[in-house]
Amino acid sequence: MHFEELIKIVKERRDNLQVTQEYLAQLSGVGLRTLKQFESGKGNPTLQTVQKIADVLGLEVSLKLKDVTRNQ
Amino acid sequence: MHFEELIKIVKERRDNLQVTQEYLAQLSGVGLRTLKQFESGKGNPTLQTVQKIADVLGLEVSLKLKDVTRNQ
DNA sequence: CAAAATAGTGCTCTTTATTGCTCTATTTAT
DNA sequence: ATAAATAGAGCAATAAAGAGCACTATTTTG
Repeated sequence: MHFEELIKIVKERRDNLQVTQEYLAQLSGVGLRTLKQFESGKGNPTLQTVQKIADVLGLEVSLKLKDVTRNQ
Repeated sequence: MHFEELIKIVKERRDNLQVTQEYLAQLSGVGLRTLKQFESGKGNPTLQTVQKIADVLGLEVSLKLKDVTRNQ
């Protein structure tokens, strides 16, 4: 999963939940500036930052063996 | 997936592949110090760092909806 | 057990992420 | 079309990550 995909998932999830960046920042404890940077693809957030955001959105960061079969 | 789990997965995968920290550092382009810190649970790596390491190990970072049913 | 290899840590410097503030751009609602 | 709300960006300070080096601790191997 590339960076852009991760961003897309966060943005989509946030939109679905109808939460603004501002409110998500508050809820997650991540600075608004940091969140803005992340969502606009400018950042290289730390794992902690990503996890804080993910937590609030009901998302989960995971690390798994890449599927080599490549379909499904 | 908590931080410790992510670390465990990296270490286990590296062990399985019989790659040393030193070699993984070289292959991934991540500094040896950084890798050591990460694996020993001392660090808070950036997403980029995690992805570099994951790539070499054939692992994938992903972000998905948390499963609320909680069992499998 | 001794030697060799691998992993972890203190010190330290450089780079960059995080953050707030302010302003601009874009999107949404009336 | 305007106003209001939301998102993106420049500037700047602070904190923390990335990194190398040298040393210690632990693990593995003969």
